[in-house]
Amino acid sequence: MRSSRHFISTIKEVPADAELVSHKLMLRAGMIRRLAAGIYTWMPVGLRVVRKIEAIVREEMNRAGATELSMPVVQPAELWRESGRWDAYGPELLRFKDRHERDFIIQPTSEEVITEIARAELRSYRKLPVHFYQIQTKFRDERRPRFGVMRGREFIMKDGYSFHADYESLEREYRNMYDTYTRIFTRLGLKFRAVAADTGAIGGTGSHEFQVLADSGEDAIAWAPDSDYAANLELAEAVSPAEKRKAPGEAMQKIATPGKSTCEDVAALLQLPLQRTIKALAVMQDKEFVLAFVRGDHSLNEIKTQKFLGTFRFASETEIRTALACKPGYIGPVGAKTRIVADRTVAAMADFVCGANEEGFHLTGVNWSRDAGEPEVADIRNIREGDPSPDGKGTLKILRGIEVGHIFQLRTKYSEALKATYLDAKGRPQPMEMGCYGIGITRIAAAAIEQNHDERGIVFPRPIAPFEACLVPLGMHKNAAVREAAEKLYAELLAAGIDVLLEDRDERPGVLFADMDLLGIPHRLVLSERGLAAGTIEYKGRTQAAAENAPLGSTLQFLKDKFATA
RNA sequence: CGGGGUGUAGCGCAGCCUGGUAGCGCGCCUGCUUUGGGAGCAGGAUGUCGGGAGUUCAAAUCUCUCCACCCCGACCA
Repeated sequence: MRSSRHFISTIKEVPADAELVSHKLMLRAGMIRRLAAGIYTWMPVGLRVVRKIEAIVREEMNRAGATELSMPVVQPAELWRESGRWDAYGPELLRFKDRHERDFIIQPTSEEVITEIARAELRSYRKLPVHFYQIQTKFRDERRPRFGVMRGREFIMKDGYSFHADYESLEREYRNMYDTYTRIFTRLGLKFRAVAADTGAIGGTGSHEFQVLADSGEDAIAWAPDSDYAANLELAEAVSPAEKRKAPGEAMQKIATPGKSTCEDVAALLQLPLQRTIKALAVMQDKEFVLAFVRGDHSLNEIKTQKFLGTFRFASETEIRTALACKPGYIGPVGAKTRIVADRTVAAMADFVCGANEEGFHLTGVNWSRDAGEPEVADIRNIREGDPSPDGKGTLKILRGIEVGHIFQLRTKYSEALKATYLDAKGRPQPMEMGCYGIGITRIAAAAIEQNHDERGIVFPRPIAPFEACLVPLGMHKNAAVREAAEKLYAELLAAGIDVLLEDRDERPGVLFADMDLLGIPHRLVLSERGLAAGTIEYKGRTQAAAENAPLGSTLQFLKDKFATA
């Protein structure tokens, strides 16, 4: 490809609303242009990246035995009513009517359609298992699209669905996909972790997320360097402290703490470590007021709390005053005639500090049982770096990640709702076991940049770079010898199957270098009059500090050797 | 949806408080020079000041309203 023909459109300044580095760089590199909130045009350079990601995903999915098909983006409402998701999905589901006033949706995923296919086509156990997948445009009307294509409303996803006669078969395919995803993200050249995940709204029994590691990632991952434990923070278990609760050692005392409504303030005032305080979270579960406690330096995990309590919301100030006759900031378990839930760590504490349920006062030397009864105990806090690993091997570290893949064991949720049954060997109808497997294609492009960039621009891994190499001839529009040598080498590289960009724009060298760096092209060759005279060509890897010279005659082999190491 | 903010040239912004000839940088066009890290000089083009209504002799500026977008909060690839 010649840059003069490929529409390279880089810019120095970016719209002020771009937050993430990847968003800024994608705009600057001319990969994407925004059309509306969360909706982007993929410009030629960006589309090349997307296509390369798709190709790798497709190749590995096919290798793993899955079959590609393509389902409609526009789907009739009836199917969605049948599965219950017409009502359950909420405003994220984009709905509209056709000219006959019939309801339609734009697919956010395709469980309904694929299950429709399955129930029509997979009538016998002899046809199972099957794994269908597609690479398709999705639309989710996000409450808040942001970060460019990282969290767009329209995006491209690989979604796969597998159908099985029994659970053993589903488990086998699930492991197959776990391995396939691992291969895909390895081939894409990304640093990632597979982590145990919550099954969330989609339901089912087993689930793993594939997270691309990046400091700006929205998800937190707990992982144990000493073992293979890795889980999304929302799921990671905070184990009970090794030490049992000590016997009370202090008498309970009421201390005036005017104006000190946070654990930090109270600990500072009393000159006690924050770990001696406990923090009260007032929540409403249905109509019931519940007090939840975590240690002063810990934070509440809402997912775990929801699993224990059921759906809840934080109580309003009015509700807190009604239940405890006290303003928030001074509430505690002592004397509270409400349901009380303590985190495992809190339950093992003795002689702690908490609110006195009286404005301007806290209590010290408080002990469960003696002063405040025995609380219900549950794991309701977020783990922190340094906490023991749930598998007992070493301690946990926290990493940040971007979710780019997710695999689920759906079991029979959709097959039962949509009556997708097959006939077993005895001729009896059975619901199919299902798995589903997603990869965010366009999000990978953003995540790769988020993980790999420097002050000059993008640093693409070679498998997904818009071009794997570029050839920059200096002064080719003035110097016939340089031009001829460049054209000859360009043709040679193309013939050898190298995806090379010939930088043939009539621009100053500085402009060309800056653009090639910004676009993140991993390998750069520079052909100049000087080098031509000496019989050399200059090479520089994108992350290399200084350039090096190579003999002009063996450029192809030299480049191939560089590919082999990067 | 709730809370905060912004809409002025293709992009980034100033001007608005205190009403009176619409500006700066980048980019774009022309010419000359320059040519190994986003060039220099000279000249040039480009605006329904987000839309509508109102106040006023006069509105980018004040008021109302609608729209769009962005940022902070309750789970997604």
